[in-house]
Amino acid sequence: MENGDVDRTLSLLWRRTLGVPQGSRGPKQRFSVDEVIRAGIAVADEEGLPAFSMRKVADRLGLKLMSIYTYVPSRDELIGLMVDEVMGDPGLPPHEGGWRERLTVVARQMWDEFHRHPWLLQVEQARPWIGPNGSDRYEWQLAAIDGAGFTDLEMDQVITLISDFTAASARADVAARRTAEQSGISDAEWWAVNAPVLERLMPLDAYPISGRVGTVAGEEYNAVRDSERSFRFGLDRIFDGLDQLLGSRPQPPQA
Amino acid sequence: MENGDVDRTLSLLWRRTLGVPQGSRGPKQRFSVDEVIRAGIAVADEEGLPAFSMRKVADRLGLKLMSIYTYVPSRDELIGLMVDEVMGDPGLPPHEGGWRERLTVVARQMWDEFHRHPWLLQVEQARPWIGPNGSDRYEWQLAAIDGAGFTDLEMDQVITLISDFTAASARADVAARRTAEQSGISDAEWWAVNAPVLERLMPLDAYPISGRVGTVAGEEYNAVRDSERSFRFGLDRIFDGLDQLLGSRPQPPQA
DNA sequence: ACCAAATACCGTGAGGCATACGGAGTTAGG
DNA sequence: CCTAACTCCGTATGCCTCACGGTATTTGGT
Repeated sequence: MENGDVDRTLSLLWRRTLGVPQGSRGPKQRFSVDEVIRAGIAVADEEGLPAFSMRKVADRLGLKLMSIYTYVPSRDELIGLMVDEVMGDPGLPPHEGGWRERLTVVARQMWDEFHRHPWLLQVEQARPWIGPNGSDRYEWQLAAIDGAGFTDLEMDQVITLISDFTAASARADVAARRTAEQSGISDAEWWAVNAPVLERLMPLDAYPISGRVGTVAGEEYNAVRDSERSFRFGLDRIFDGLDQLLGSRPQPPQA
Repeated sequence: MENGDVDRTLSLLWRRTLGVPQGSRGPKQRFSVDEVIRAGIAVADEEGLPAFSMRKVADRLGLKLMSIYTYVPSRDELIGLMVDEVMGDPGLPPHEGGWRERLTVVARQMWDEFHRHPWLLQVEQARPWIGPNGSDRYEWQLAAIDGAGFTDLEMDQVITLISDFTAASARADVAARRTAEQSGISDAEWWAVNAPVLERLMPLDAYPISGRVGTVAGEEYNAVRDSERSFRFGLDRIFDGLDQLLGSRPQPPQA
């Protein structure tokens, strides 16, 4: 990663505050970087990241493959730009209520976003690019718990905790949905095919607890797993834990 | 996914209890499925999942590309087999102490495993294959909190919570390490290159909290982020939350 | 008014990937 | 001892990213 590359990428990310550095000579570009990014998002939304290709982005715009590279230096950069772009979509509503309510909003925003753009979960960021929308959001997330009584260090850790857990839950949920949809096989049908084979394979007495828990969970969920419910369960536990942490120290002036 | 495929894959996963169904005619295979799986794990350990290819597995064994397909039906199946294989490595030590200690061991085992085999985090399971080692581990994980006072439903949710959070934390940590190593650029150097550009781009007063928190975190961590520490912080909060849940109900006979 | 520099767009090709298919050689059951 | 069944592999198809160089277009400078 060269210094110039850093400049190039950051310039693209912050293009709105920086302006697009159009040279004046030569033909104008038929599209804008934003249109390329939006086309990329559309492709990724529809087909997922593994099937996301530069050719499809080009096709969608009516360009030929290699022209995309005049807008964006590489596939990875384009994906980085797409990530920051979608982070700007939902807006950052003003915080209301106590930190518990606020953190719920923070988590729910991420959860929804992962469901709107499941490919976000498949992005492997080499080094996280610091873009305007990501920065704004981080500031907004921190603001949700500012003054609640956490130390500065803890504030970062709390946001990390919520983000990490939400991402992992969403990952499980999205994976389950995608599989059900694209394979055309529901959980129930999948079990119908697998269960008899597994019953033959798995020594019955080797899994007493899994058997008990799995049966109860299956009946309760009407599915192998209810990710939404697990998400809420986890979030509630985490909030209780944070409560405990705050309760163990002198209260801040105003909650 | 046809019925026969299910059989084929499950047969491979449970090959130890089932025996490898060798037809008797024709030349014997030069290797075993296990050797292919181990070769695959070696490749993935060294190069990561994106660079993992059937050709490299073949090369490592001294076979030609297409011969691999006589052992294993496809790349995805091979990866599934690799996943269950590594889950058998660390063994399942007998549980000791209270549920807090036990869950710490459960989480730590996963954390370590994700660091030993970072490609586990990149695996996109379509439908999770139920293999022997995965099943054993799930049973062992449930056993860690059996009798602690959780309902059966909660037991599943607790293990999901710990697993999800651990995976997400490990993902962040592994990503940070990988980037630092393979780009040859340390966090400090990365900041040295990016900071001046960002200072020019980011309106200073737009990020008051991020600025304050980021500075404190940076000094405390000696890095942009200390994933290990965030992991422990999150785990402690989660345990406190679970404690709260258990405290709010009649105690079980024996803790 | 005209030329040359700068730029967008695109054709081609190199090198990578998974995997379908069919052929050649090998082994053992009948 | 023949032939079915099996392993191994060469080849081909159809994807992918991206480097490179060619051509057409636009405009600043003269």
